[in-house]
Amino acid sequence: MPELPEVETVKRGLTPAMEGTRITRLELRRGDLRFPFPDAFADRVSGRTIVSLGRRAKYLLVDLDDGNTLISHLGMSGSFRIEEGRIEEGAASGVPGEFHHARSKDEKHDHVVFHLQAASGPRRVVYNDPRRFGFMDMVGRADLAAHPFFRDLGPEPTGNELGAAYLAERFRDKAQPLKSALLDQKNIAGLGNIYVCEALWRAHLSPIRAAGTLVTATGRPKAQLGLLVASIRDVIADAIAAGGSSLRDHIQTDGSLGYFQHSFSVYDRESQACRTPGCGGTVARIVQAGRSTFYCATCQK
DNA sequence: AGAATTACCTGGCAGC
DNA sequence: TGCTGCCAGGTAATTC
Repeated sequence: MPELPEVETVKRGLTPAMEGTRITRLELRRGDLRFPFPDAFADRVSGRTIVSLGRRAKYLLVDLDDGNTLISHLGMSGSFRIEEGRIEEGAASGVPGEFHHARSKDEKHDHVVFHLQAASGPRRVVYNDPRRFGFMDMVGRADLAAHPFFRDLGPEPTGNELGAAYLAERFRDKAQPLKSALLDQKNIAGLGNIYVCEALWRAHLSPIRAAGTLVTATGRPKAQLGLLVASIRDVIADAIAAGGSSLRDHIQTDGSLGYFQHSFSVYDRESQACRTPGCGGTVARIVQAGRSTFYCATCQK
């Protein structure tokens, strides 16, 4: 499921295929994803040139040459696919310059198609989303930070803004479990169920533990909070690195960019041995706020 | 106000 | 075999 590292990987994979190209047409194959598309979406995007791609939290950002930014969220099943067009040679069926590409099996969930004009010829970037939890919107670049999706987002886990002192301020006196506090995008942007479990495991902290217990009575971060921050940074950096290394293979096979399987230390490892050296515990699965949490009660306190 | 719960959606899989 | 029902998860809306 796309969390921050997966979205970052998608951004990096799409950048060479999209940046600098002209969107000859934005094709919407239905009126909505999770939410309706913005008014006149296709008309406003068609004809524009893509200036650059970016990311904030789990949102993919496509900067257009008219000052607008197209916002795309992959939900949990969204993915992009790159299809290079070919000009059919010497065939009556082929209109010169027209896009020809083998149809994919799963095309009933191809909801949005970016028809691009690249230097090498026609190209399509196809957004596929079986569960339609994803959504798209568009906003002027200057208004991006004030957009409801972004207004309340906390800092990126990869940036300098996230530190023990910052989290101490956010967690102070909070009885909320660490799992919920880390999942809250207002505290840190971009963490999802998987990487919260992984970060807590790395920091040897229990997901059930109250967030406020990592802060001293005077509001200063305890050492464990510093370890948690380091664990979050590390797990995200490692996942991005793993995504980058799998990116090449991923595009080569079928052009898709999206959710790919990493190897996890605790997530989805119920009843299996804890991987903390010398721990000897067993990974448990509990439900918090309606979501699965995986952790080791032996080494996570 | 802030926290917890539910809705949204469909593919995949366990169980009968 | 074919059906039912449940589970996955990010965010918004709703409820507490």
